[in-house]
Amino acid sequence: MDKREFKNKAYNELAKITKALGNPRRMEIIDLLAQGPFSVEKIAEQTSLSVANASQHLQVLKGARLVKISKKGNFIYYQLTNDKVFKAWRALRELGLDLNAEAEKLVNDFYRSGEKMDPVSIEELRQKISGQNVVILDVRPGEEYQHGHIKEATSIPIEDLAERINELPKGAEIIAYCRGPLCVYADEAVSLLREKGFDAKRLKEGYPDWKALGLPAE
Amino acid sequence: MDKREFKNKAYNELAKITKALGNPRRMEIIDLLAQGPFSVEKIAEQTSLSVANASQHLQVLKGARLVKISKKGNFIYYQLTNDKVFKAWRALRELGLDLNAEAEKLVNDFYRSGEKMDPVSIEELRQKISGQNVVILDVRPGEEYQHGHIKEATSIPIEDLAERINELPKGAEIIAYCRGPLCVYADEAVSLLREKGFDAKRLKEGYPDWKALGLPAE
DNA sequence: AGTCTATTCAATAATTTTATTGAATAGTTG
DNA sequence: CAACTATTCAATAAAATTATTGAATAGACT
Repeated sequence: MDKREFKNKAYNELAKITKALGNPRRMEIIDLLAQGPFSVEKIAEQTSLSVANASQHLQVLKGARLVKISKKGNFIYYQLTNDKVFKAWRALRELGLDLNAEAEKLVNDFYRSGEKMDPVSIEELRQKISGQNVVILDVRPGEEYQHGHIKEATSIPIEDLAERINELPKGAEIIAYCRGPLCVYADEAVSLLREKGFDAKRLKEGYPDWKALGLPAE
Repeated sequence: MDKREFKNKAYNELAKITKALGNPRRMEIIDLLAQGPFSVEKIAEQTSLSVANASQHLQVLKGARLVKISKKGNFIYYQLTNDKVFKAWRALRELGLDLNAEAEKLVNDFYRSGEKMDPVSIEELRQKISGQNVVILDVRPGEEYQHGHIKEATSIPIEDLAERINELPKGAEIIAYCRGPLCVYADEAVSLLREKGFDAKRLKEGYPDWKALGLPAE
């Protein structure tokens, strides 16, 4: 094997993995799977894909070894192979938001429709925790909360927030979080909370980012 | 704009960037540009592409804002937009080497057949520097060395190594490095050095990795 | 101005990727 | 065993990507 042949093989391998990531639907699937394992049907539902199409995308991801499966009853659950997959995805996400003014503007426009949302960074949240009285609010679906969440976070899925909103204290500062910077559940929560007179902000990042930093989780 | 529309736009933007990275030739170009700026012709030469083809790939990278240009005389020099590009590339590289560990091992065993190469990690090199007598050998082309190199490294491009090998001390341990883990210059250097009776190993990573860690460079 | 040259563009054909549709599979449940 | 169901497969057509070729451009020199 000569030098060029070796290089071709090496870069082809890397490109195969990157190509598997380089599709909007599959990016969204990775983002979702960072929360924990999901069945094909759930994945299809969450990403607005047909089941067959979701399955095909999952085959591509599996072929690139980015995801692995486990079976339970009649279901097949997909999950990320390891946390390096999330780290690579996060690096691309950061790069994307950094490079692409358009994407960033898009996110901000969405966030700021109405009032200023002032997302709080993970570092800021950590400081808030150690000082003032803060409620950390997880607004993801219940199963995702159960699969792992920020330590001492309260779970009220965004769907139930309207009717359960009086479980939250008016005095405290409420920091809502969800799946990640591209997830809008936390924005919806902040909107609703502020309408009802709460002091609320969203966490800019999501639970997987918190966990990847090795911060306290449950 | 509804939720789904927002998600589509956001993930499309990210996928556009990832797609631009997800091609073997462009991966190699990014790896090369991590060393510093290069003209189109040089890039084509180093990656065994036709000039027109290299140019097209560079247009794709430029369209995704992964690279930027600067003009000097008749030449256009391409370079990475910022070091987040390198970091994302590195995350993908690590992921790739991790997911393909076994296949990669086979490739390496085949290519580096014969003796054990025992690549040294950056951390190990740092420890070696503070203690024993070690020569750090940069075997990349001269221009790349001049554009930035590990502090106190000696430059002998791989092309000149055979005839300049006696400039190196027999007593010291020689650590050769080049562009990165996928670059074979350092392997060739170690092979040659060991043949001539030197105590030589390669650095697993390359100069860009060293620099990205904020370690002493010149 | 005219020449030179590094780079880009445009046209192409071959290949790959994608979403859709409907059928097939495999494993569980009654 | 039969019925059920979550998932995958297979076939298709539309769209995108790729390398090649040769021409065009634009900027720097004489």
